[in-house]
Amino acid sequence: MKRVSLAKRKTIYDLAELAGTSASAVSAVLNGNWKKRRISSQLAEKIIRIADEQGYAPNMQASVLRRERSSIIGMIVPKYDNRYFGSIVERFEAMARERGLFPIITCTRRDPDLEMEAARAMISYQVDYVIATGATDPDRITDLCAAAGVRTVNLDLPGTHSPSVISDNFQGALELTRRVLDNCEKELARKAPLMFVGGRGTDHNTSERIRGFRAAHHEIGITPDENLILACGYAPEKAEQSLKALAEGIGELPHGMFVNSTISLEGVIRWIRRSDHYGERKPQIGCFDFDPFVALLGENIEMVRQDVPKMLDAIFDIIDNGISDRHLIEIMPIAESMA
Amino acid sequence: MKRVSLAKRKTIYDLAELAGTSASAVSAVLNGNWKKRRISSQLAEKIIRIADEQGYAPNMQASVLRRERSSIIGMIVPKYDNRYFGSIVERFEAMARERGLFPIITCTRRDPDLEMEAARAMISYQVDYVIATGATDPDRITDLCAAAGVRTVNLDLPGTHSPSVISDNFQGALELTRRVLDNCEKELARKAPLMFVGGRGTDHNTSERIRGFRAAHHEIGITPDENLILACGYAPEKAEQSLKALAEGIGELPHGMFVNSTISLEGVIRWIRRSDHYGERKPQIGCFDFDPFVALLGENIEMVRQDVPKMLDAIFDIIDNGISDRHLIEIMPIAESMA
DNA sequence: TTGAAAGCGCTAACAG
DNA sequence: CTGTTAGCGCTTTCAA
Repeated sequence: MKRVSLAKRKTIYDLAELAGTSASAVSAVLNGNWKKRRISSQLAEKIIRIADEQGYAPNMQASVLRRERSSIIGMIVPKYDNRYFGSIVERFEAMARERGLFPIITCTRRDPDLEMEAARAMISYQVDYVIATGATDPDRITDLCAAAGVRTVNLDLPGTHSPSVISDNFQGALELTRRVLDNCEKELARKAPLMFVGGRGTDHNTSERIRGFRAAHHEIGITPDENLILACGYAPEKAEQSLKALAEGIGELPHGMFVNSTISLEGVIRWIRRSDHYGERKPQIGCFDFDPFVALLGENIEMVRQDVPKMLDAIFDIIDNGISDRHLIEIMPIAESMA
Repeated sequence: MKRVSLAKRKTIYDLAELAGTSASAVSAVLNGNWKKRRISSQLAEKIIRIADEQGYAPNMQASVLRRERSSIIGMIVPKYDNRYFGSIVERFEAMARERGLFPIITCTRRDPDLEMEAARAMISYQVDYVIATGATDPDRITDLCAAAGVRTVNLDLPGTHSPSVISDNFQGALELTRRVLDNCEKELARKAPLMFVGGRGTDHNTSERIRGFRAAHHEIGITPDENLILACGYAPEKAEQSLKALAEGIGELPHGMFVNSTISLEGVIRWIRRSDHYGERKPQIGCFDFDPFVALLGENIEMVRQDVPKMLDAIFDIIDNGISDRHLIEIMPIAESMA
């Protein structure tokens, strides 16, 4: 059964026979290499017409097997559950296709083993490039790929063995913190330190954001309380639990907070609603990430939106130009306030 | 340069030489077919050890070229900008991998031409199956794939030329509408009809939901106003504009509404906030879709969450069992209220 | 201007 | 138990 339908698939030999020419001519025409081979435009047109009529689809496996480069490009991404990674993937796909590259994307759910396995699978499919997005261990991926002659670029989280494009986490956090401190000061009529919630203290982005968070406090001559820096992971539940535990421990929480992602913010808002810790007087919040519904929440929330288009421009700049210096490009995120 | 690194890539012939055996033995061992060939476990272990040492990665393009089936499975998806499609993709990937299938996903942004092109590309990569998710014209995709001997299944939006798995839109909308009507009646102390916002009147899902919407009204002996059914597309701006235009046209809007997706809801909420049409007395809303931030919005919102796990179970049931009846499976979505 | 032919890395039938 | 061999469909010299 299945054999029959597959057996029908036309090859360039079938087309050659129908056109009364050779497979190599068909190949050249269908790849647009026919000026180099100086095939008559008559023959070219005929071949194209026949390919069309026959519903011919090239066999990319055969093509890739024979070729030097596959024109397949892989991307590893941690999650599809937020706007940030969603827009990265969507734009990546479009930009890859614009360049005649075939994108292959794998979601690894922040699991280091899955990341490695995904990279291995991509190598087996002969990808020319791997973009490791938000990878927990980018250098291991780079090394694995390098051993197979596959280049890599890191996105969102930096590595040291290949070029990286990330947000300017320090500067972004600095400015976001300034805005929230400012909002707090206006509301309370005095300077007051904020708390920090969410992210992994071990990852580059979180530690840079904490650095920016501290710097903004120092600028106005106050020092954030180190016990109020809760790098408790990204999951909403973690943020919720941490806040609960902290509130039980120290009583009253600061009136403003820096939240490290929309994912963590989910837990934060839930806790605020459930605990009623703040009563009517909602806290001032700054969120290092953007979501359109957050903008409608009705809390006092400042956001920064990571500049995905610029980041991907930088990624493809590296790819298009074959750059492999292990440098770090930092892209400034964009300020967003509630409407 | 690049040539050098690629030239290094080990093949089964290299491994065979190192192991003092033949390529076919290596192939059999590495594919786990070595019981059928009754290769000594000694040789097998040796081959595996050497493959490991050499960092061998199989060339899937060569393998697929030779094989009958590719074990590659394609999915076409409209957008990555909401939780629903995000979770579909994430789960699809995981389930495909569980089965030893390699998933290839393409985002076509609700563009029919892109959908066809994506299907063509997938055929060229020899996919065994295509899942067309939320496709604007599923049957065209099915026909194109069928001509190449590729099976298809439709997800989220149904087609007539291949099996389809979708939400039970009628029943889901019926129950959602009942809940909102009920909330309205409690608040207003009288029965009052709702309005309907968002979606494409031409697509199956929207028209089924409208049918459910009407049925729920009829149950309690009232008739919804046909002018208040705004199937204005999915984009937030469309919803916002439609509401604005309608409010300008007829003055006061109904106190309750059925919103066809979180994407449309974004525009609805924005309009409610900006126009202040409802003042302090927020309208009762029902949203046919789920987003965790919506659950925190502080409006009176009922939601239904489409049952992605069940839908994908049904999809893989069809695939695993090679079913090709053109039937329609409808999965009941799950009720969600604000916390 | 065109065609013949070799071979990419792998699988599977067949022959030991 | 194991090796030899013939392709899968395509690209790319090379020769005409």
